[in-house]
Amino acid sequence: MFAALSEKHEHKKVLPDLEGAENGVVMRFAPNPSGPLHIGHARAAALNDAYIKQYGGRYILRIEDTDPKRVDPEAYEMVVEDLKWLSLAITDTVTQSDRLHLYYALCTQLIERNGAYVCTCDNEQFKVLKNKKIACPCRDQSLETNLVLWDKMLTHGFKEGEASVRIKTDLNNPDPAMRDFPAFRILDAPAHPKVIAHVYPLMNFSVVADDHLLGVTHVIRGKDHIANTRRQRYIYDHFGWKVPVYRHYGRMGIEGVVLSTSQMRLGINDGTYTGWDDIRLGTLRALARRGISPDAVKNAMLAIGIGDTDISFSWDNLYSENKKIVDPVANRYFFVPDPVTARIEGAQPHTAHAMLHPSDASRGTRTLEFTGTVLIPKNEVLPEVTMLRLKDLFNVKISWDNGMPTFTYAGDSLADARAAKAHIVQWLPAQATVPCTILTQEGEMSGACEPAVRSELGKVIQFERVGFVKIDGVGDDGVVAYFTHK
RNA sequence: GCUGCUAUAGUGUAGUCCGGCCAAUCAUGCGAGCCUCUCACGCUCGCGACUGGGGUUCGAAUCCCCAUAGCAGCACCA
Repeated sequence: MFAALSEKHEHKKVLPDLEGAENGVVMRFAPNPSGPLHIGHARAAALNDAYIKQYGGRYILRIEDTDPKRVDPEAYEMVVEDLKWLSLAITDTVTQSDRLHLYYALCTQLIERNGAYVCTCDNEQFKVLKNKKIACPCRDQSLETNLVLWDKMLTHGFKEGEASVRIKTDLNNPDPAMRDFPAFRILDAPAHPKVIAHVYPLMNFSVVADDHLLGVTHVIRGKDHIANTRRQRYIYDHFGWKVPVYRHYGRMGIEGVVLSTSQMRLGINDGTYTGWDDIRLGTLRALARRGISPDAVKNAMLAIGIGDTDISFSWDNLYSENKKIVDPVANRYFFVPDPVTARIEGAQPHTAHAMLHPSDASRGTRTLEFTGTVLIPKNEVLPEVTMLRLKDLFNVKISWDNGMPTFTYAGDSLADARAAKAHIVQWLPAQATVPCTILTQEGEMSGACEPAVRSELGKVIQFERVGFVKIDGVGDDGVVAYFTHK
């Protein structure tokens, strides 16, 4: 029965074919190590992953840490952890700061091929010339001069801002962004956490160098890189290298969570957020903490696909994917929000057996001992309510006197409760409860839950009539849970 | 401003290349009902879209033009 059900869930999302991928692909995911990965990264990571699984090949994780200003030493580890959580088919990992010597050597070659020059112009001055489509004086230097200056750059003969390497492009290109863009620059500070360096490549150079060196065949990235792709083509042409196949997907707007690394870091430092996995953040670790499964994230991203249109990310769709994964496995428990104590008159002690999962009897039941007094949700005890069904136990009649309710045993018959249209509510024996707080993105919900919930630490369970929740902490003072979704 | 990309229901997506089989797919969401000792899951039914205007054509979501809107880039960031 379960097999039949889950088959219906196999909406195998078919991504469009990649041109020239028949014999396998080499693709890469190339994050900047400035913080942990967030949902935005997950799209590129999942798309690449899906194509590699479809065509076979290698999946390279390339850490792009060529800007020491934007490197968080802790991020190297976090990125790897996050990708591991997503369980991607990564086959190789390279770090660009380990490869500076390769870029330097290629730069020398590029100068020798007359594809680049060392520019010692003032930056502002260059910009003025560039906008007027005029070559700067450095552009026509001899090969020898360029090589001498390049060597001077590498041997600390220049300070930050005094020299850079520029790629020769077409100064008449109508797009000013294409004209003689920089490939290397000098940075005196800050120091790079992984390597001692003075000359750093800009991404357009290091990306081309690595894509070529690593044999990357297909590149899937956001459309914010379209201009870079055009720039990078100049470098491929200078070297005579084969250009990979590119796909650029549209921008994905994500509402409801904080995504900017700098903003997150600020908030963590000033105590606004508890850490990188604070559930108000859009990091993968925050999603994990909330009980979102990595497969749900991947499925949601594949469903979005690689369209060029700008889209807005839908939490509903993610939650729906997650529910498909979580609903069959999550055990059910009672959580009583904002509980009131009710003494039930005229009831004998009862033992209730409630199923751990409604469609899987083999998991067994939880046992709740009724001895006279229960906790029930306050919002179910309203003046117009005269009968409630305590789920898996019995019916209770409520009589009101001066606004004070009295609860009386009203039989075991479920049919009676149905006939009376009584709400079937979750409840707890007053003598066996654990305080429980559910943290949601909006705030917290406090109440009590079954003691057995303690054994579900780290798991996603469903609190009946409340929603799915991940048990985050279990201590003497109770249970802390994170709200996943309805 | 310059350069370029895009435009299908609330959201995502299929169809657009090679015009007819599209009174437009699937999912999600929402509504109603069934099932059910959860307001979950499952099932049934329903709601809801081709940005606008011209043109080409026997015929246009699909091709062309214009308009509008959104986005990206124009960094010694990635």
